[in-house]
Amino acid sequence: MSTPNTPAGRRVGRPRAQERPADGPEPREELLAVAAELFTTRGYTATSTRSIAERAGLRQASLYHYFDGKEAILADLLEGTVRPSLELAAGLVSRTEASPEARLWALCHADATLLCAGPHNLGALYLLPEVGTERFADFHRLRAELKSAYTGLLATTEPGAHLTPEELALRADLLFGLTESVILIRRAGPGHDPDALAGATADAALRVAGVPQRALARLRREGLGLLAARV
Amino acid sequence: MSTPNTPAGRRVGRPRAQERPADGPEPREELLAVAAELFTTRGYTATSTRSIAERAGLRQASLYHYFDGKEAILADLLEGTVRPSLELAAGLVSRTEASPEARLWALCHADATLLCAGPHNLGALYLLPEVGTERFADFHRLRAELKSAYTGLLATTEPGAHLTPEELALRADLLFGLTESVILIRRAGPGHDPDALAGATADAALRVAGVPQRALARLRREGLGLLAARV
DNA sequence: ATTATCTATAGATCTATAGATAATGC
DNA sequence: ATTATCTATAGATCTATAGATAATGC
Repeated sequence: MSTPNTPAGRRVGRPRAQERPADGPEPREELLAVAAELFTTRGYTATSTRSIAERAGLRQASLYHYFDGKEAILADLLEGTVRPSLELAAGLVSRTEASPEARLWALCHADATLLCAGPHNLGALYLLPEVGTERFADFHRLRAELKSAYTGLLATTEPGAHLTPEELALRADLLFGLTESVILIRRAGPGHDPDALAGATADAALRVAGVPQRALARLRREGLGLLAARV
Repeated sequence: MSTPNTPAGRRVGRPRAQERPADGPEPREELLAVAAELFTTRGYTATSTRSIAERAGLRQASLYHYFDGKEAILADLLEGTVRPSLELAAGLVSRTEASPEARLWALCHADATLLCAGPHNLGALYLLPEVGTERFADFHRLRAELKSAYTGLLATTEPGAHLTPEELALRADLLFGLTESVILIRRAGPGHDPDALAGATADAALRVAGVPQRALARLRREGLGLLAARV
């Protein structure tokens, strides 16, 4: 119970060349935050390990203590743009008291919010050619799972039930693409209210899914309820 | 009328270090094609002027005879992803014999086709941070004009006429985003039939615009007619 | 004379590793 | 002993410019 004699910031290891306030974030988190900013504002390849490290208060070589290199940082950031939505999707599967349409609305809304509300437009990194590499297999697996969740929900909606498997797959691609298009909208012009944009995107997703206009207001309310009730 | 003594490939200027078949494309076009491939498959910053030049059969320094540098090449490629759609949009304005809905369908279809049918996914370059620069003002102006065309058509559709200006702007962003999301779909998995994807995208756009399901088949036919009748 | 190309190069990077060092922990 | 950091560096780039050169055109 005694307050230890050790001040909060006292740390093992050689001190930094440039001391920093000891109450800051963990170095690993700070490196990720800095990289997120630089990757999205200057570009991935244009960002050097040196610039990341030094903005986080470390020397270039010290970055390798936390990450295998730039690609490992990118992989980490990418996974963060998918994992929360995937967890939500897993939770929604069992919420059978709600209609599939409302659950789809909720998933689109949460996914769009994740993509358009963070401090940086990390979704823009999806398009990097590097991301095609085997190195990012984990990210691709997560993203494929998320798309499955979209497909699964869509298949159980009333309009989705009448589609052939090919139509269903194409329609799911469109839904998923529409949701992710907040990335493009955000890049083209910032200053959208994230909540309004996410709501409009989720509405649009149901329209694309084939839900008739007259059902939208009710489904939106139901969907918002699902999100509010989330742990 | 006499066939000149000069063979087709005989050109002014110092010969290349590595001779090439004389019947190939113009060097400028070849540089653009090579850059398109490298930018989309390896990344913009990761592509050096040397790699572009040498794949086009030139030495690195000779590229500067045709372009001011890498950015000038990028600007050229980007404008090519917008200009044809913009020209189509200009033509559609006067086609008042067709409904605004059908014209919107045609515009979305053509735009999606441009983005998903070329040999490289050039739309992916929209997200490069460099593109935010003043250097690309022309591209942004063209793109803004294209978005105006979407907004203008949407405003004159039956459902669009009932929207407030804010709703209209947001809906247009979604339509534009949905169309461009073929970029994301294409990156996530190639192998979509461009025509099927463009058709599904244009259908989805009308759904997002608020067109009721029962009108879609007719509008699609009308829209296809507009595209077929194009000069 | 004009043109399209070339060679050469200055100056500025960048990544990943080897190995040293200066703290705390026990 | 363990840890987090540091310094130093090899080897490999990359861009833009200066200035030469080898064709054709007149």
